Amino acid sequence: MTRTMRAKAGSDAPEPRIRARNKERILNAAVTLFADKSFHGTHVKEIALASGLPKTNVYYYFPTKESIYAAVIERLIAGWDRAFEHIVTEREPRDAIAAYIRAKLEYSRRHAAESRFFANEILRGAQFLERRQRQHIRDVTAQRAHVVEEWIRRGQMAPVDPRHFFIMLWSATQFYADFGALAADVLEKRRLTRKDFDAAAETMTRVILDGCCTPSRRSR
Amino acid sequence: MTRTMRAKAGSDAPEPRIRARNKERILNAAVTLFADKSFHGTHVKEIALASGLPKTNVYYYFPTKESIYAAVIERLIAGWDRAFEHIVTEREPRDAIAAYIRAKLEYSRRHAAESRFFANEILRGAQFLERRQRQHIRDVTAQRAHVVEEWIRRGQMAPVDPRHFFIMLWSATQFYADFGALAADVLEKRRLTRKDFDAAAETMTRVILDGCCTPSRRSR
DNA sequence: GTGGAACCTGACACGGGTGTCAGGTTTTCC
DNA sequence: GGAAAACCTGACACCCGTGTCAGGTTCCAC
Repeated sequence: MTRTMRAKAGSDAPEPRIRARNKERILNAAVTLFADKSFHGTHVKEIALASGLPKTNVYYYFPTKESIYAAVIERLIAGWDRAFEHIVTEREPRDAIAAYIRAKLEYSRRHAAESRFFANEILRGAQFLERRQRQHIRDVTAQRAHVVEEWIRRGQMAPVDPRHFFIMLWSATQFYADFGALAADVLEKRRLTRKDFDAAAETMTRVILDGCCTPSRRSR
Repeated sequence: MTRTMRAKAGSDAPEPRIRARNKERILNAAVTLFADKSFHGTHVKEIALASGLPKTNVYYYFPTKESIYAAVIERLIAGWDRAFEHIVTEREPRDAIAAYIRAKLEYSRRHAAESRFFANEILRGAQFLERRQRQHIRDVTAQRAHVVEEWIRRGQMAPVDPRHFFIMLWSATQFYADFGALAADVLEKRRLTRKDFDAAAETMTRVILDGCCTPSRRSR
């Protein structure tokens, strides 16, 4: 108990090295396992094995399996914001959105486990996401939605619902990491390569940008 | 053992009524539970409870929990084809794709549990999908990809990779059913209504169709 | 209405997963 | 270099989920 308080209260004192290193190891192992086999399909013994620590040692740092899961989520939420950095009024929508697509795809390619973990949590109805975490997601999205609205107001973009538009971007970019098994099947590949991700970016950019960023046309 | 053979061998004799009814109940209960809580998170006892049958009775029809899971998959795969029915060379791409989006969204709205179950299976790397089932998905997709290629050849559609294009359509339409929790959060709603699905269809159709179905433009 | 197949069920064996505990070892800081 | 805190660990208790079994009931065809 005392150690937990110490670690959490540490507004000035940094987290002890060993502690930080081991928690890091555990979390890294856990995110992959949870992504592959879900919460109930993953056993603490496996997490321990994958992080090179005895099971009891894992319990020294985390009181329950659930607390490991929660810690993984906490770490991921922090990354949510970064994806949106490109969406700013100063940029042209075409450039900004293209950059967003590339960045998002690249991120989910390189952090496939994290991506799948998160997707799975949402799929389950976001049961573990805390109220404040959901609020955070809402806030960040709303903020960027205003940017899109501004673009539309200025006539730089076709009038689409910004939230649905974001959802569309998110789903398309997530897909290749989350549903890699299916995507590979459909593309008749054994595994997805960097080239496949590039082709995906190309298709997406073409379809989405040419679809909503040419204000002069109103073909419907 | 004999009963299983009887039921499977029945090329002429139909499956006995009680058997058919009970298996149906079990499968219906199972798909929702598996979707909500994953394979390992779902207990046979719960499936039994949800289908109004004692647990032992469930085991009378299915030898293992895994066999229930496999049966659910088998039932779902059959539905894969139907979504693609709209994609035929005879139609104009614009109409066909719009119809596909509407049909797919409507289906995932009404069968959210099935949809989430399937998404989760893919997320896990499609570990339970049999070889022939994966082959089936590949075949059906390849067939419809040819339709798109034909449209492109005729100049009715912008030159995009048909498989990536399908993936984009699939991910966008799936999203609202699979990630309903997040979508509702982002849209600041408690639950997604029919109207939200309509708005989603509107946004998607607008972005995708105006993006790739106007052959005269080549703005890049 | 009777025999056999199909159907149903409570009780229970068994394995394995979570989390504990008591007692060790290492690190850290004076 | 010595004490206290942090760190580590094997053994084990306990629960609960899967799947079995033996014996009962209902259905159906003749």
